[in-house]
Amino acid sequence: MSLVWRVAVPSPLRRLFHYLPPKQGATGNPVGCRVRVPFGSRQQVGVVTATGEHDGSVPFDKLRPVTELLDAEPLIPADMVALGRWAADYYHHPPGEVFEQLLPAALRRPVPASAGKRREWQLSESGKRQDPEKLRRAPRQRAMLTLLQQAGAAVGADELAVLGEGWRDVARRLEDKGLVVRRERMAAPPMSHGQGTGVALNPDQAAAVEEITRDENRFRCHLLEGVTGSGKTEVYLACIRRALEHGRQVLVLVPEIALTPQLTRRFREGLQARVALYHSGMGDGERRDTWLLAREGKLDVIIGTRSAIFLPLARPGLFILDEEHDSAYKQQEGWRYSARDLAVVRAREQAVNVVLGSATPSLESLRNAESGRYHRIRLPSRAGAARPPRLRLVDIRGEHLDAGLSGELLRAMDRHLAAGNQALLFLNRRGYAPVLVCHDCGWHAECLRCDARMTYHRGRNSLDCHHCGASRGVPRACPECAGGRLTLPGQGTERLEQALARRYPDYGISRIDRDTTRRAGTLESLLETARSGEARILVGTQMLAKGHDFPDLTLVGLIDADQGLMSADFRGPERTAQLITQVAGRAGRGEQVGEVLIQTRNPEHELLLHLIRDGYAKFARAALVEREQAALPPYSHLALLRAEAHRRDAVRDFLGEALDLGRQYGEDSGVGSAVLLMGPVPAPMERRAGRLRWQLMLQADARGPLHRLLAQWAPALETLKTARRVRWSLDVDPIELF
DNA sequence: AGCACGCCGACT
DNA sequence: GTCGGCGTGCTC
Repeated sequence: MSLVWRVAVPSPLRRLFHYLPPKQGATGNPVGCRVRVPFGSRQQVGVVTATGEHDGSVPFDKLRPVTELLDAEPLIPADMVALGRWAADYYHHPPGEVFEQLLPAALRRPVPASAGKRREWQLSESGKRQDPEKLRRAPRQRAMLTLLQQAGAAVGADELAVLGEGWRDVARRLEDKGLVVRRERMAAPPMSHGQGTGVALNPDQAAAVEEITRDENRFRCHLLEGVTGSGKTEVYLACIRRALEHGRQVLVLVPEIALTPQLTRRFREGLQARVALYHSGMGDGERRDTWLLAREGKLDVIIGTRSAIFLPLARPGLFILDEEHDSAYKQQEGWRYSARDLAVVRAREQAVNVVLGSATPSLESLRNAESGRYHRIRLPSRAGAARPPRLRLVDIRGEHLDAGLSGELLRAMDRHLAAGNQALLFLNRRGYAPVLVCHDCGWHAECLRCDARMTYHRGRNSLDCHHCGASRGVPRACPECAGGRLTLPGQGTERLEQALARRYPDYGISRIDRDTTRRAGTLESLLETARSGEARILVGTQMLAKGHDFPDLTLVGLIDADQGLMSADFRGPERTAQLITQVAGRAGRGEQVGEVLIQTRNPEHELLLHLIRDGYAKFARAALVEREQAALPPYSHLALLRAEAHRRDAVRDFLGEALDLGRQYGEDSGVGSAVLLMGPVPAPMERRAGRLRWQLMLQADARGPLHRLLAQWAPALETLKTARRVRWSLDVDPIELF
């Protein structure tokens, strides 16, 4: 009877590896500890997930002893080990890779788990008095100064990282000017500040808080459905304060930290607690320290992105997921987990409440609310005096457009701008024009490595592929027919901005998209120009759709609603409805009623009519009926096997064998008819970055048969020879069909 | 994924 | 005669 440790070793293999305890004998329970183990010809750092008797599943003489126990105490607490094991099982993903994700990168190496020294930055006396407008020529320095003045205390690298790459250089400039001083502290909880009490809640908000906090020691999932401006954040804050009063920690997940600087600020200002951030823009050291502090219970509130769902908590009390419908919660490479689904599983495991908040909940969550699995809470009206915006379709069929702008939209802009308000124009396509076309022969500029057209960018004067990042110069003449008449039909935000600048030379314009915000911290400063009223016209992509408040914004124009109406993906309508509703929600936050104009060539389109007449909730109900009739999620369950390679036959050979295997397992286990295998088919864009991508879809009415099949199938795929010639991955509950 | 082992072409 | 190409097998 020999004791073995079952270790998750980083490798693409879907199994645990068994080791004998280390020679120097270990005392205590090693589960959750990191170990150094021999793995083939090298040493790897793994995590002990269980201990047990040697069960003969591997011959005894193959077992080797653990080289070194790296942690005297379990680094990953038992509840998180349980979550990791569950997740590896559910996603049919290699446990070694899953447990790697449970650790911050700095602790994946054989180093002691201890925190380092941290730098922080604060204003000097002159910095506190400095008017940020003095730095208007240096927008990044101005943004940092503004951030520090609003923080009113020393700020760590985790928060300054929000300003984007290169923020350290900006800090150095401010130090040189004597406005900022840098100092060092031992990694310790950040200072508490802010007010512990919030504003008075309206009855809906108060009822929501009451519901959510009624039973603090029991798992319940609350779907908080609140229209834009209904005051979800106040509800979050009130619930967090309750949890803090009971000495509990709160984890808040947001889709993207950089897009929600306002939310972070409101949490800081509204709580008397040790608040920290956790996101991918932070350095490895910061992440490690925050991870360790959360684990030791030395932080009270952590606001983080997707990966923050893996933060261990000493005394978990509440999980909050803002904008739960956002696809950023789904990891789109490697281990394709859903942070939202894991949050719910984790909350159940740890017997705490979880709140999923959104103005436009996902159909999955709405279905769970209807079936009673989730508890639905509505905030039906906007807080304070604000009233919902008026939505209207603008039929642009046969109309002459100036850079995509209809006469009606332009007249509305004139009106709103003359009244001293702001206008937002939404176009989900960056660049100047989406394609370069030869007027004579019809040739168009295509990416050499993708099945896609290249976008013309005027600022860079280049043709760029938005799928692989390739960039090249603009030809003088058509490469096909040598004709010189190359045209640029269609519009992107760059052209839209240019057209608006011509028409409205006296108003400031801010364009907000990935191109204008690529350079560090410019999002913050661009948003600042919008909030301060310096910019009266805002142009942008979906970056503008997320939770930013502009009090003087009364007009929203959607330049091309048709873009979203023709998607191959069954989730297309849902995503479009969410996007339109979110963008529309930007209009009319203060006393003023907002106006939303939606340009379309399909004014009879059912989705649009639904949204205009009845709003998102009714749209969602109708969409659920359609999903049920078509047996699509959430009324069925999907898994996707993706494969890509440079050679098409490699991909098809692999997926062909995979299909045979899948059929065989389906029949063997008697679930053949319960799980439908479809494909292989090429991805909607077959070639991307020089790789050919195909997929095989699995659909089942119930999770049970699907997962039984996957449990046999996934390990078998690993052993296929054809698998070596492709890159493949399994996506359980896919949301993007490539 | 790495890494080692193994069997066939162009080099000192 | 060897260095090295990547096919194949293995990792407790």
